[in-house]
Amino acid sequence: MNDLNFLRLIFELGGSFQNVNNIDLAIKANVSKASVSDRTQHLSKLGLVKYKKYYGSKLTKKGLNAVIPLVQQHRLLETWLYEKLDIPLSDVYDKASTLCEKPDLLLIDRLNTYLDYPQNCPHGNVIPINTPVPEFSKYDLLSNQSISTSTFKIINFTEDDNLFKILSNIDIKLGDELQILNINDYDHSMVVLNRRNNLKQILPKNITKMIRIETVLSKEKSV
Amino acid sequence: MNDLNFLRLIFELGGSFQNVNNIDLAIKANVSKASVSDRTQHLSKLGLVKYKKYYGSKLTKKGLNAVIPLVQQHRLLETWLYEKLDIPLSDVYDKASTLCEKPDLLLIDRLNTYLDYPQNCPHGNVIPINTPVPEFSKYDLLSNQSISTSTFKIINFTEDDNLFKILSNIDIKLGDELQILNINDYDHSMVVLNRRNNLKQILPKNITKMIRIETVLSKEKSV
DNA sequence: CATTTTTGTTAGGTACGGCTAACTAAGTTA
DNA sequence: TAACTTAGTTAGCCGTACCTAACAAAAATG
Repeated sequence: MNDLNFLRLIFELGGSFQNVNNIDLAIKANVSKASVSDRTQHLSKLGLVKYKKYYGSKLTKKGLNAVIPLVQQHRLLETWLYEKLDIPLSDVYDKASTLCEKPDLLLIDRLNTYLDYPQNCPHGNVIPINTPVPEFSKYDLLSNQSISTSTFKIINFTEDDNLFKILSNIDIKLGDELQILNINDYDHSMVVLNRRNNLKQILPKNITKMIRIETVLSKEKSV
Repeated sequence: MNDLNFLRLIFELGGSFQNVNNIDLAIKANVSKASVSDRTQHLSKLGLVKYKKYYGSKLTKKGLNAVIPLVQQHRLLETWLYEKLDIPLSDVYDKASTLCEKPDLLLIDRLNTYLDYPQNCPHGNVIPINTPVPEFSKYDLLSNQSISTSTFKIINFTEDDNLFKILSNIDIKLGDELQILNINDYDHSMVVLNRRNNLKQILPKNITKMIRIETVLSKEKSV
């Protein structure tokens, strides 16, 4: 994987506004933690990430400027694959990644014209330049919520085809509203009720960490 | 460049039916002749090309089977870039190449549906599987023709964006009919008359080698 | 047909992007 | 706070994909 695509992974883990740790990057890139350590130190020397040993990586202005067009192209390609070519949602991330070795400004421009300047990719993530990139706090993750009568609306997913394969099997979609019925102390898995189909599901922590939500106040409380 | 894409270059130089020499490959791949020599010997060990030292490379059955989907995907992407995204003809080869790291059968299938099973890419080359790949003899190249009153119709171009940039500047297109008025012994450049616009042009040998034609008998003779 | 030019090969080197194994720092918990 | 777990680093290694320079074979030419 080239440096720019590695920066894209950092971006996808929130590296534009927070430190990203090496283990998460290693999982995302599917390489060893040693490789990640080498890489982040290398990118730091190039001034593309701010990096302090043992404390993770965050994109610099320079790194962000370099990677934004690539993220944009990647998400436009996802939108194209999903909307025009009918590729299943669970496949679009990986396929867009192999198509996305480097950014091409003309291609980005024409994709935008063709797709009519979409604001979000099929996973719910914003397409940069078309839309400003929001800063999410870690409290927006489903994994950080607690039991309540409120519901949590799914506003996006971490870009990961594996996650999508699992979610499509258990019928959880972008926009669904979930209520947390129980949290298992032992492994932090959650029992959630999906308001759309009234199904109860157990979601392990590795899944809840990849779902970003916004709180919807319960009707009882808002009245 | 990965092995499969290197096989694609061999294919594009006619490697499915004739030996391809290392210098042509080196120019096409934009690497040194030493690298090409290493590569062809390596591909030979893998059984993907038939290769005899000093005599060039030809694809084996195995190599052909491996590369056909990649060629198909590449030419479908070219068609998409040209027809749907309005990317200039002179850019589609290189852009399709960077999008085409490896073949993806689902993507190929959906592109075919979307583009309605095109038979030719914008350069005039057939899209394999959609259409059988023809075997051209070297006599189909414009560079191998001689002065006559016959005209030669351009039926395809070697896949090369550089060629296309040059040809678009001098207004020579797929389907044009050329008559050879003169051939310069010294450098084998040709003076041709383009029947479509009645312009005379000098074409150097490196250009005439990249234009494949079919003979159109002159009207005088066919009467 | 001897010479020159073109084409191809070999040897040896570099940079990159990975790896494992051993070790160390930081964080967690009894 | 000592012990343990998790995360991160370092050292040293490997394969790939290139490179240049020197040499060798084949082809073209006077």
